[in-house]
Amino acid sequence: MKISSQPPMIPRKSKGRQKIQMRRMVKESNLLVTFSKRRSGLFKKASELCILCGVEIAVVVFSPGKKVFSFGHPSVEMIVDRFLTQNPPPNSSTSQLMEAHRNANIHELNRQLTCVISQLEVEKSRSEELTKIRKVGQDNHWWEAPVENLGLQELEQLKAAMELLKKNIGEQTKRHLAEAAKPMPIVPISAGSIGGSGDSIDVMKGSGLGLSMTPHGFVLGYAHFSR
Amino acid sequence: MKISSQPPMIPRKSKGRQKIQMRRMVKESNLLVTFSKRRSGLFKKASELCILCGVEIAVVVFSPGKKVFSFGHPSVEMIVDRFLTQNPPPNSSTSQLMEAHRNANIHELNRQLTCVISQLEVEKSRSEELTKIRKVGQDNHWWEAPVENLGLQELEQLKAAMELLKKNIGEQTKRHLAEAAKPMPIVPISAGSIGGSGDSIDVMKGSGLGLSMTPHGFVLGYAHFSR
DNA sequence: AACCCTATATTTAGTGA
DNA sequence: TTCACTAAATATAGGGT
Repeated sequence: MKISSQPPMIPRKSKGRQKIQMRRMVKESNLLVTFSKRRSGLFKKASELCILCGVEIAVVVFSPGKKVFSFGHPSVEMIVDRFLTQNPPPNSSTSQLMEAHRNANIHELNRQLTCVISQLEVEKSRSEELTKIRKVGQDNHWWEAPVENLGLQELEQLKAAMELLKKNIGEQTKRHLAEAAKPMPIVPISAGSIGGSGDSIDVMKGSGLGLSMTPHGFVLGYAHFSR
Repeated sequence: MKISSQPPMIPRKSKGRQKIQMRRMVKESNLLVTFSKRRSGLFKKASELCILCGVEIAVVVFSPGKKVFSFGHPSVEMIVDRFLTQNPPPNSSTSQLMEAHRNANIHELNRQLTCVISQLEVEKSRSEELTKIRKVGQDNHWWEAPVENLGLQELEQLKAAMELLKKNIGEQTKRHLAEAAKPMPIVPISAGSIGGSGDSIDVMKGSGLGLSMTPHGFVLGYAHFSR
């Protein structure tokens, strides 16, 4: 009867939820599992927001395997249609050139912002390491991290720079307004309204709110999927 | 981490988070606040899913006030395009627009994405360059030059975003001042959406991935993925 | 992959400023 | 409408099945 040296087979409970770095997961197997779990969680959150606040939401996710998963109330198509209607889809025979130009600008802006955020993201990583070493704060926001590392003086400088930039942009804006006053045709595209699509599956949840899921056999029950 | 030097004798007791029925909230004030919080939470979850699993996601939400809020990586339009493409296109007029839109944009977006990814790589391997970004007052500003190329709408959005950032930095500065005498300056602040007249910009907190704004759905995706 | 389990990590309802 | 705080409610990482 050995009772002493054998670790009881059950005392080793799980370590519970572990904190993870906010970067792309390395282990593919973990990634897949996490994707599944979090996708479910995301959809659940979306549906709760729908129900609690009576608003309309669409979520579209492409899995690592390139499959689409979507959630939409009343339907993804409907939300998307409305979204596109409100944001003039950049296509019109009349304003194609203008739109192209605008697109280029948008992309340029997007590129810049993305660039900056990437930089800040890196900053955050570095900050995290320092932070870890010094056993201080956690829970930084991307822009907060670097700011935390700035000295007071630098902060003042940055702030001043921001004001200058703001002013510059304000002037630019006026200039653009002046130009726009000229023959700049902004053509709002009105997309024909799409009726509901016929191939979504409607799942009724307790409250009677219809949650429609897209093809591919994914069904949202309040937290349950089946294929 | 607590920084306030509040005397420990405050009897304040919050009942903490209460369980709520999963049905439309009755009190309009609560509903609004909950909508804000949960929308942020939803976007954050979406961005985390993006980062952790390197997948593409689009979320579109219509607020109780019918305003649109969106999150997308690489962009809502892109995801939506793809979604509509591989799903039974319900309406031809819309899909025509979509296709034209796609053709016009994919190339650009692709270029943008590639650019962003390579820049990210550069940033990663040359973190010392980040120092330059900090010393805003010294070098040329990355933003000044390209501002000339921005369109009106983009300028206004950028301006709004900058103002928000400026405000946040201003607060940080104040806090630094206030905390100057204290040992630990970790202050979790959050960027909220500036609502009010017409526009709202929502800088995601936490993971720092998505930038989403209304009403024209300008979306900033984060470029960190490989497959 | 989908569940079960457990111990944590996060989120958020309610409240007051 | 935003901000901070607290405590309870949830979501989930990691490990099994």
